[in-house]
Amino acid sequence: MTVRVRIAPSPTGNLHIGTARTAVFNWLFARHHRGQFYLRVEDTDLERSRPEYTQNILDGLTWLGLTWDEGPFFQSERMDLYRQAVQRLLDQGLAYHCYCTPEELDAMREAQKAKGEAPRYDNRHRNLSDEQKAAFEAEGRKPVIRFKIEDDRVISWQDMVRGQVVWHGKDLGGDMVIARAASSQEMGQPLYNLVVVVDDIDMEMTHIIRGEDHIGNTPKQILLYEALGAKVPEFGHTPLILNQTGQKLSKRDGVTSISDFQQMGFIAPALVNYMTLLGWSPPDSTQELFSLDEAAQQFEMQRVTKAGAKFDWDKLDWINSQYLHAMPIPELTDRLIAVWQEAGYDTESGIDRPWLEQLTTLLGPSLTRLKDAVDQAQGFYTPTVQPDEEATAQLQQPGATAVLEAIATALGEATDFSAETAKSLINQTVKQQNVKKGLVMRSLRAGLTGQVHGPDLIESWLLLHQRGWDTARLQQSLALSPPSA
RNA sequence: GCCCCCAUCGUCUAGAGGCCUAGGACACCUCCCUUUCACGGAGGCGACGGGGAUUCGAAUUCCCCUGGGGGUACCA
Repeated sequence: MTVRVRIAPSPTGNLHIGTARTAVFNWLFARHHRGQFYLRVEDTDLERSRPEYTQNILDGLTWLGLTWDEGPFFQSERMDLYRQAVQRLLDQGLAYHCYCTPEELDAMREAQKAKGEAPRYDNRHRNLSDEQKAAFEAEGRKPVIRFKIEDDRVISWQDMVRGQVVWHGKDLGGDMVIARAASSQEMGQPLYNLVVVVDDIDMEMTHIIRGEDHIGNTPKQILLYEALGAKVPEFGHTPLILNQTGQKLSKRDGVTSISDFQQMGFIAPALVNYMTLLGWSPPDSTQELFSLDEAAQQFEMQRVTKAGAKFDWDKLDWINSQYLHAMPIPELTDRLIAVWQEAGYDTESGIDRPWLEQLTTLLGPSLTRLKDAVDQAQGFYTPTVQPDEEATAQLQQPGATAVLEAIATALGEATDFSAETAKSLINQTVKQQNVKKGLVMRSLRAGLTGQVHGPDLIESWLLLHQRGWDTARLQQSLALSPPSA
C-alpha cells in the first residue's frame, strides 16, 4: 500500500514554524516510504482565512524545499463533499439538529464549572420530538448539527510516537458540532473535525502526522471514520515546539513565521535541518548536519521524541553558520550580492566579479546569518572612513601618525600593489620608524577601516586599494590624528 | 476544574536491564592558531525530578508523588 500523508495548514496566518516542522516530518516520512505528500489548505473558516496567507504558506514550503506531490487542495472548494457526508450522518441517525443558543451553552458550562465538573454539552437535544423542533423553529432558532458521541465508548489507537492512547467518550465534551448553525433546510458550514476526516478519507491518507495539540481531536475523528464506514489511518502526534518559558510557541513569541526567518538571513537547508533536529535525531546521533534527502533516507517515526522542544536561537545560528561557511564562494557571492543590493549598496559601479568574490571569501567565515554581511561589508562600499572610538584612540597612540604618514608616502611611490607589496610596505615602515609591528598593524587598520577589529588586514587593504580608496582614507585619518612630533 | 500527554547537562538530544565512570551538539570557560575580530583546532564545566517496587543488576520496567505542557468552541 502506498503511504500517503499530508500537511494541512490553515491560512489564518503566515507559515508558522510549528506547521513547517510538521510538514518536514510528513515530507520525510513520505520520502522515506516512497509515498505521496499532499498539501491541503484548510480554509473553511471564511472569517479568518486570507489569500495572502495561503500564498505565504505555499511560498514558504517551496522555499524550504518541502515540495508536495498533490495539491494544493482547498477545502473551500469542496463544501459539497462535506455536506453530503453530514447528510449521510443525519440520514443514518448518527447526527441531529441541536437548537441550543450560544447563551444557553455558556450558561450550562458555567454551571458545570461551578460544580467542579468538566464543561460539556449534555446532549439535551438529541431526541427532540417534531413538536419541540417546530417550536424552536417558530422561535426563529437556527440549529447546528451534532454528531452523537456515546459516553461509554472507549476509543484507543496505537500512536506512532506515543504508543497506545486511550480516551473515554464521556471526556469528549458531549455530542460534537459538525456543522454551523443555519436554517434546517440549508445546512450550515461544516466544521473542522468533520471536514478533515472527509478529506483524509477521500484522499486516502494512510498516516496522519500532526502536532500533539491535536491529540484530543483524534478520538473524535476516529469515531467519524467509523461512522462514515472508512478505515482508520495510523496516527502520530509529534511534540510541540516550545518558547523560552516552555509553552507552545505562538505568534506572540515574536519571530515564528518562516518568511521572517528567511528575511533575517537564515537559509532554507539550515532552517530545515534545525527543525528536523527539534524532535528527531538520526540513528547516528552525532551527525547533526544533514540535508533533507539524507534525513529522508533514515527517517523513522520511532525516533521522534515525545517531549516538547524549546526553540534555541543559538543552535539555529550555529547550524546556519555551518552552512554558510561550507557554501561555495560563487554561490555565497550571489547570495551576498542580493543582500548588499537590498541594503542599498552599489555592487556594480567600479566593481567586478573577482572583487566581489574576494570580499565574500574575506567575510564568509565570520557570517552567521546572510544579513551579517550588511554591517561587515559596509566599509567596503563606502569611500571614506569614520574612525570609531577605539580606532580614534589607536590613532592617538604615540607614533601612529608617523606610521601612517610613512605608509601613505610609500604607497604613493609604489608602482604596483599586491599582498607582497602590502607586507613589504608594513615591514619597511617597522624598520624605518623603528617601532613595533603591532603598532603599525593596529594603526594601519584603524586608519584604513576606522575600526580596530575586522577581517584580515592585508586582504582588506587589497580590496580597498582596488577601489582606489586606501590613499584617501589614510589622508583622512591623518587629518584627524595629532601631528607627528 | 476535568481529560490527555510528557519528564537525561542551562538548551537540543543519545540511551530500548549489564557496553553508562551516562555519549554527542549548542551555549559558557581555558588554551592553541592569529600581532585584531571571527573561523578553525584541543581541552574543561555540566544531567538521569523525588519515593517505592521488580531484578543478581535500572537512566532504561511497574506504581505513587512532584513538576511541566496540551486540550477542553457554532477556530483550525
